[in-house]
Amino acid sequence: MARAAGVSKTTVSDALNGTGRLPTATREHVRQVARGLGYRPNATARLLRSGHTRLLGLAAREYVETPWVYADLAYFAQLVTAITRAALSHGYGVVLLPTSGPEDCWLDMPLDGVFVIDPVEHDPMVGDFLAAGVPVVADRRALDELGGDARDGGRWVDFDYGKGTRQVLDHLAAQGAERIAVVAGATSACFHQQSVRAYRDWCAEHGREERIIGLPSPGVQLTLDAVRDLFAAPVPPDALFTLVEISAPLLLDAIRRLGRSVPGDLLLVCTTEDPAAAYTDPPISTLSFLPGETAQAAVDLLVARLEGRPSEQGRLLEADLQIRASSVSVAVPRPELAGRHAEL
Amino acid sequence: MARAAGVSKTTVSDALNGTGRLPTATREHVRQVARGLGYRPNATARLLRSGHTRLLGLAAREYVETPWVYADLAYFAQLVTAITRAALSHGYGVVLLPTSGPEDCWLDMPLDGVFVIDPVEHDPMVGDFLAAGVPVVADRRALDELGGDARDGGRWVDFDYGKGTRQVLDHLAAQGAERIAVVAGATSACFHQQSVRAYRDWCAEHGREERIIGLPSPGVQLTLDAVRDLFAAPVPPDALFTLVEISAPLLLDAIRRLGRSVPGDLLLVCTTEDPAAAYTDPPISTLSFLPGETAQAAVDLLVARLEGRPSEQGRLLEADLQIRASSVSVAVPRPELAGRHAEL
DNA sequence: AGACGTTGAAGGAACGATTCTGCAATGATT
DNA sequence: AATCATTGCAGAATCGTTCCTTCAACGTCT
Repeated sequence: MARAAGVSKTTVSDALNGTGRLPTATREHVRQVARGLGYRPNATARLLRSGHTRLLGLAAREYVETPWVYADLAYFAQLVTAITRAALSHGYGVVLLPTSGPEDCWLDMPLDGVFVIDPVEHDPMVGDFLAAGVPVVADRRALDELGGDARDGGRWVDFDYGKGTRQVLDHLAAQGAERIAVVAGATSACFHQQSVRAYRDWCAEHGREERIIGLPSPGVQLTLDAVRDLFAAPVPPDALFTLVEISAPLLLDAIRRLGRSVPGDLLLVCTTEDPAAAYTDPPISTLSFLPGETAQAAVDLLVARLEGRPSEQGRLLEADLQIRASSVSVAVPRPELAGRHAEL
Repeated sequence: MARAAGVSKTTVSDALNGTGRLPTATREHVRQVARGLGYRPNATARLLRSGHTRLLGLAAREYVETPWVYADLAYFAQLVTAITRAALSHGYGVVLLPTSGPEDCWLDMPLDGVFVIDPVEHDPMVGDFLAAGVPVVADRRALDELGGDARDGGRWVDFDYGKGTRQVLDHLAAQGAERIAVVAGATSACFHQQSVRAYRDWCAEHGREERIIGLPSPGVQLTLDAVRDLFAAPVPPDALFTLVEISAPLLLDAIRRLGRSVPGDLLLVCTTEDPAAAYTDPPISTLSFLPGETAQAAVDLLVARLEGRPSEQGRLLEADLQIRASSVSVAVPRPELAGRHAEL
């Protein structure tokens, strides 16, 4: 390239990057030749020189053994999308990371920083990256588990999961529910652990019986089976709160097939990011963990850290409970809610 | 690091990589020191040296103006997941690429190869990468649009979309449908264009009236509106084939609310990857474009190209039509189909 | 004892850019 | 006319590896 333009590589670099003291004529000439040759400076070489890659890793850890399950879960899919979008807007690319594989294999990727979504307990990935000096955004627990030694690079984004759960339970209780059942995930993710604990505590406080089913992995059949089991009890629940993602319209339909009407016989709240929940009849109340806002916070925190700008150590977000007709007791009808979308 | 172990950098490199002629003692000593220091060879530097990055780009182009919509569409989410998984199993990482932004910005990423999913017409991305010598997997049309000049790096994975559509239409006709309506996407993606063309041709061949609604963008409300419009006709359709993703259970419910029973009044086939479709009552017939197989083929082709192994230029796949009760005429009952899953 | 193969490890040249330093040529100033 | 700042560009160092070459030390064989 330098030879082709009859100049030194210094001049080529200066011309293309707008640096140095070059007369416009030379600059243009070099650019012309570069265009003609289809020349592009080698990306890897400039990375080495510049010291950073503008690449951010992303790993969803919840079901570590199954590599990359996130597709089945609208929450993960939306989170990945939102993180990608936010990162790109800051000029960073996103690399999808392996969650298993040869020890430390993730450290061989040229990353400036990493997002670890739903880390497992004592997640080695978080520690590895931090030890290697790569800034990480994870949840607060994952950072706290580490010694204070190399935590400087850690930032966290968290929800008060317990609060979200209590909010739902209080709402259902206010609507007259007495036997609130829960379908939860049975993994070490903060979300599941805190939610289940909150449910247990709430039941204890309110003198309610626990009705809980823990699913070790997601899946339509498993979830539907769990729901059926719940209704097989001698005295079935009068409210259901799902903490695992499932197609909300399908769940509604399945409940009907079990002979219960919603919200007449059963109040229903689903944790889901599926927009379809708002369009059923009755529309389904949802608890959302706002993947968009989570992503924005995570990216802001990580990018600020990378670019040396000051920022908080972490951000605590609030889950969003959308109350719709499915969890509003027919004894206390609220027409303005019950009707929304239900006519299609 | 070399100083810390009291050896030269050559020895460090050899010890850590298992190359060179080193006695086990030295090798172990160096490794020990490296472990102690938490030393890891710089990823970027080895990339530069080795000449490849083991990083593959991935861009979903269908709705180019909206960056990274794929989350809403189960197909894209599953495809991205499957590609990531397959790539990782070959030792490649996946980078999510921007679809818009400063011209050529994607060329500044250190990629060995690229997947372009649903390229738009005359997609500049495909041409840019190929011109830069970066192998690409896209669909066949995107490659054919380019001159034969720099197409060596191009590989394709395609479906015979027309065939899938005809298969569905033939099936519906065989079940007695006479007025088959279609909800399709209105973009330049091969999938939509070929499917719509096939529908038109089929209607012409069979002397049927076209009933088609084209949606320029995805979205629950838009899709439901389209369905309602279809039924507002004086003589409503007796079969519906959706080519855009929508929550299948929700659609089924919405149709019922419009006063039609499935499959009694209306036969229904949905193009979707949502597993929930199999669990409704009646279970919904689906046309799947097999994201798992597509991903496997794409990754195989690209990796073979990158590693200099011989391979075909492309792979043609077949869509998978799962016939379930929703599209089986009640006049010709097939109990073994109608019952599947329907009891939950 | 000298020639020779083997082993162990160091030295240095890539990889392909960026960037610091330096040196002619030019023009302005005294 | 001599001095000096400025301009325009080339040379070389650098980033942190890998890999090719070299070379000393050592033991073995003739």
